[in-house]
Amino acid sequence: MPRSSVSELLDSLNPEQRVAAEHFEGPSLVLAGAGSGKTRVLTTRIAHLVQEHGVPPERILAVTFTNKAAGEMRERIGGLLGGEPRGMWVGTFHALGVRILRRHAPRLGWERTFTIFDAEQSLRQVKRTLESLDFDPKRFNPKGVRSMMSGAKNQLVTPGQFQQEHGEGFDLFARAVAKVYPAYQAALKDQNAMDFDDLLVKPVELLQNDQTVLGEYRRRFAFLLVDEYQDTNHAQFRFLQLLAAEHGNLMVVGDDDQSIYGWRGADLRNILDFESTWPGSMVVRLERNYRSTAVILEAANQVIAENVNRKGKTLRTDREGGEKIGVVECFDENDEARVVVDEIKARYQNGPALHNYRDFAVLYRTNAQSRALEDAFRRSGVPYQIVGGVRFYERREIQDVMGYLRLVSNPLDEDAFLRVVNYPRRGIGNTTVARLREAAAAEGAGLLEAASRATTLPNVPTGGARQLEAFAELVSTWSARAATTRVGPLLEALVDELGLYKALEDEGPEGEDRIDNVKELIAGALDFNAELLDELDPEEIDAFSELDLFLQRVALVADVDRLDGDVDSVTMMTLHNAKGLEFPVVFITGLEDGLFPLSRAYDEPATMEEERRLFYVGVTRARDTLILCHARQRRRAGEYMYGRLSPFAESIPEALLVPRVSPRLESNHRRSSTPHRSRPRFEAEKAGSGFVSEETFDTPINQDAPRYVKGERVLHATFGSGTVKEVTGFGKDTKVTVDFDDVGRKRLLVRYANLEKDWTM
DNA sequence: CAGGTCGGCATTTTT
DNA sequence: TGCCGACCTG
Repeated sequence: MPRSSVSELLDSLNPEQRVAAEHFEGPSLVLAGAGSGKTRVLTTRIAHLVQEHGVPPERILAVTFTNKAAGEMRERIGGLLGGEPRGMWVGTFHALGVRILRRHAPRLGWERTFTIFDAEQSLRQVKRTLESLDFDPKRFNPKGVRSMMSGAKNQLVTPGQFQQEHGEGFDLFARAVAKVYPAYQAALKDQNAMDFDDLLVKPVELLQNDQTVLGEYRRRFAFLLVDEYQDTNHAQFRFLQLLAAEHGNLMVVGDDDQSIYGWRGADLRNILDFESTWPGSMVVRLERNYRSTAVILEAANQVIAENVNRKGKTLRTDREGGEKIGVVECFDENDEARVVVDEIKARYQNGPALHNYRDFAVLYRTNAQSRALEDAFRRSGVPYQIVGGVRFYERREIQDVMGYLRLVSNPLDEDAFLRVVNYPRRGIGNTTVARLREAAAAEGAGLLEAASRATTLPNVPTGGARQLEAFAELVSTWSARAATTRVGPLLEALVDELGLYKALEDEGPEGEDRIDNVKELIAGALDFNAELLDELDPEEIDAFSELDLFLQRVALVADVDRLDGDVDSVTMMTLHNAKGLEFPVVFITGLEDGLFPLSRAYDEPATMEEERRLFYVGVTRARDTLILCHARQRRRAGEYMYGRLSPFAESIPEALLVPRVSPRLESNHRRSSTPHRSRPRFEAEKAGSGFVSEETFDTPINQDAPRYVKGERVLHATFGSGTVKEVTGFGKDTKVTVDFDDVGRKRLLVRYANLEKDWTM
């Protein structure tokens, strides 16, 4: 029976898909356009390898972009084969990295139970390291330091190499990072911790330096498959190269037009150069789209055709025609939100046979845009879920509870120690902690260990010292319990003993929500079933406490992983999070020049192309209906921004569009076209030109207003003509650096400078 | 030591 | 606008 389902599936594939799915040995590149059925190809190929070629599942390694995708792939293959593909490794690069490291960490100098620092924890570590090296965090922005280190890691640049390259250079910031990077790594190691980047870098280091381990994995994984290959970075490239070098059985699936993670180190060259890296590659192009209407596809093709740096392909579909793409001009972000909600309500009422709420997605460029939308949805009663934004696991109360779990699991985790040592309040203040840190540092001891004998340490205040010892005692008691207790009950009892609910209650009204969140976390822990971690081999599970496994799982879940497809609700998320998903009806909001594309993208053609790919990803999420919204004014960071329609929308042929204005603007329009009756003054000012029409669609609000982008020519009343060199700040604090032709470089506050666009060249 | 207030600053996107 | 960190006060 399963056998026939694989061959049935093969029969249902189109010729190109079939070639890819039946591919056996050797490197292959599948260029899979949006909606071209690449997941089917991947799962079918794996099932085919197992069934037709007798490849044991444990000889296969498949890499997906999200945990959710990994789970789905596992399930689908299981369905095809009529049973769990036992022993097959499927997961994200990060999850696979952890899995390797959990076995071999000691070879790199870590313990197997190492802690994973998330972005925030690693940022705090950067701050502590900056502090310990006496760097001024104002001059050396911790986030900047962190991102430069991260960039280096993605390129597999070690602290030593970085130091060599930048330690004496002219770039003072890089010089600082050259000092911080090694110290940061040392601090992580002292705490038996790794950050996200280490989960990619360390496995590569291991494979590169340890021939035995390398040989073991090379023998084990005879077939490698990688999804979303366009978003891999250099470290990931190297990881694959190491594993596949001997047999070359590497199939990568991707779409250069959907590469949207350049800022995270993703290197488009990985996919563009695949054929030269792996000579003799088989290349298959999947250009038939099974998702969208011809209207949507035509729009998508036109949009992406403006990019230069691409392999080039054109999607085709059998679905002719289709609903035209709506372009709705709105007054502001609240008006936009209302338009979206009303549109969904109206379409839902034509259903539910036609539409469920889960058929709708609302996409945006930045998380901040979800606020106005969320307000409107909440008021309207239309069910929704938001992916991303303030992440569940990043909430303060969750971090606090997790801090305890992390410390209980790994007594060396200083970040966790510092977080919870005085939470809930137990009279251990800043001075006490500072003294403890000094004493511990002097002896090279860990904080928790030092705390356990705090009364014997010099300079630690007596009262605080006693509290510290009690705290250390508490943690060690729970560590002992963790070895034998399941996470759920453990966490429940811990929260109870700490009296956290009481502490949260005392915080006032917000405490209620926080209590609910903690309860949700506990529910998740009670639900957590280590046996269900089908990706783990049984012996691996035995080596760790359930708490360890729980923490690992939590560290690696993405926001999309939490997306609940069973609930009938509208989904809101950033365009980045929408990758790989599809919906019958898609709204893309905030389509204003400066917001999408972000104004900074104008500085770099490559960035602008990535921004355009992001729009392309958004457009191709839609099956039947696509609606684009833009607002004349929008509050951003407390300031009003005015934007004209995004050039991205303008690159869609007009024949495919239906321009509309929101009901609110519509009524203004009617009023303002009545003679002798002017519109309210504030609106005339804010809208700039005071010009309203159905055709505002391709008319900028004010053509004379300069756009502050690098290279723009501007005119100043006294300084004359000049060229914009740099733009900093935003809103009313926007500053520009202008090289004036006659008087040289000036830094001006846009608010006062009264610059005009210089039309003369 | 804890809690409050004030000023400065930042919003791109995430495993 | 909203968060974080520095500083001040009880």
